[in-house]
Amino acid sequence: MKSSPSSAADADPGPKYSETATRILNAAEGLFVELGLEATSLRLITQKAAVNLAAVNYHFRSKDALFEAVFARRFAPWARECLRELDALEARVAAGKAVFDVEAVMMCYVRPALALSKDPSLGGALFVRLFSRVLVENHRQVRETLSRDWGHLVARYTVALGRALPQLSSEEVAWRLHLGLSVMFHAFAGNDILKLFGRSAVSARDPDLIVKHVVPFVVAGMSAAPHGRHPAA
Amino acid sequence: MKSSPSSAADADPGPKYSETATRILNAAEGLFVELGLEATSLRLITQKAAVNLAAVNYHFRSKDALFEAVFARRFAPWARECLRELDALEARVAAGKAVFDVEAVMMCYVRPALALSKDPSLGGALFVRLFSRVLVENHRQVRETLSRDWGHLVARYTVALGRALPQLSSEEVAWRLHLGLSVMFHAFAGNDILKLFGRSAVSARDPDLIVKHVVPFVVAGMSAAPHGRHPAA
DNA sequence: CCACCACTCAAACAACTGTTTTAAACGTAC
DNA sequence: GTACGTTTAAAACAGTTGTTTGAGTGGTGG
Repeated sequence: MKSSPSSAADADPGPKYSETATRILNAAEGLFVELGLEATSLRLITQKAAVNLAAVNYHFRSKDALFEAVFARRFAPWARECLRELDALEARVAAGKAVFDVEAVMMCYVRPALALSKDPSLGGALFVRLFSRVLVENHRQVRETLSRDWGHLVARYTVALGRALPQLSSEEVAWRLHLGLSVMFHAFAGNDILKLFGRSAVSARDPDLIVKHVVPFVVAGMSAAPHGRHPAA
Repeated sequence: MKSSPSSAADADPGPKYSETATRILNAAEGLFVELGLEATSLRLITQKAAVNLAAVNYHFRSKDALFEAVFARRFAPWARECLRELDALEARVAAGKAVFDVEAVMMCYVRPALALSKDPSLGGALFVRLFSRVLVENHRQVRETLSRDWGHLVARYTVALGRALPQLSSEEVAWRLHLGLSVMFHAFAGNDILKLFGRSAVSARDPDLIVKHVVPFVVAGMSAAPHGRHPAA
């Protein structure tokens, strides 16, 4: 386990940040999530972090680079965790101790996301919402930076899901993964299409509750029969 | 049909806008979707609309009010369409010509969304993406303005879905609706969690293709057995 | 003591923001 | 023609934005 060569579990611990740089990152993280990239000024960040304005341009080059650093700090370890889960599942299957079913594959995504949401430092929960924002307002910088890592992750999930759903075409598998990941992502991010406007009975903030409701939904959706059951009206 | 009193199909055609006001609305719509609210300056809007800068503050009071107008112009007729679909389904059920199944209820949402996506003026497709943005970056103004109408819509869908899924508790129905609407919304908006970073086989821009893949997924997810099939590992 | 280092500080920079103002053009009714 | 309300034009408003500057801090090794 320790010496698996091509695994990503043991790689680069990421850059270490100084005391004030970390304070900037933490403050910026919360504000970026709350207000968005454009709406958060450097002065707001430095004020919340209790550091000097010029510090952000000293430690990070620019505001955009700061945003990238905020994102990368959380994304890298999370992606590693996802890959570790997939490796573990493959190992269990190879050992005959498990099979590739949809729920097993999806739990390789849910568990890291759940861990993020329960991160006691709250940084993880903020990151999920930040990622969700990045998804709809697509900043070129982040997209370029992370296309590699995220593309790799998606490829791994695709083959795993394809093995769990051998009756589906690869195009259909890609669609199912797309839909499933999207609903889980926004669920964990707390983007309540119901709650945002007008109140609803659903209080989607307890991570365990999210999992309990979202996993059956996603597993059933992914396992649905291929389209075209009846010609429709 | 024409004289149904409490239906929303026949209500308020909305404000009429002058020539230049319409040009401003159209230009702003595209830019708000592309860049977001904060990142779009009035000068960019007026330049794209080929009108004077002061025109936007003359026709609309402020930038925020403009945004609200942009949103409301598309939202109101779309919400009316959704209510009309629900009314029509209820009427067919009452006449014994149809039953409340999950697919029928969801099609009451899909058809208006599909119509938006196929709007030849492209404004509809832009609105779906705009709504998706509003959902994650939540602007208080829009939230306050639309909480009434959207809340009403959600309530209608909830009771309809509840009739289609009588075996589920009302809390579970709310969750299923939340998840289903969310995945459909982001699918129509083209928020490709797969495609955004790194390319994917899925080209999620053809509205009919979206429906073909997303409806079976959502119907299956909503119809899933209540959670707790097996104690899990 | 000095030089060097990573770092912080307050101040200033030019550019851009939403909004307002003032002046001019427009078509229409008297 | 002249007066009118409506719409547009360009300029100016005060405030904020990201970024840079240059002096100054405290600590470490020679």
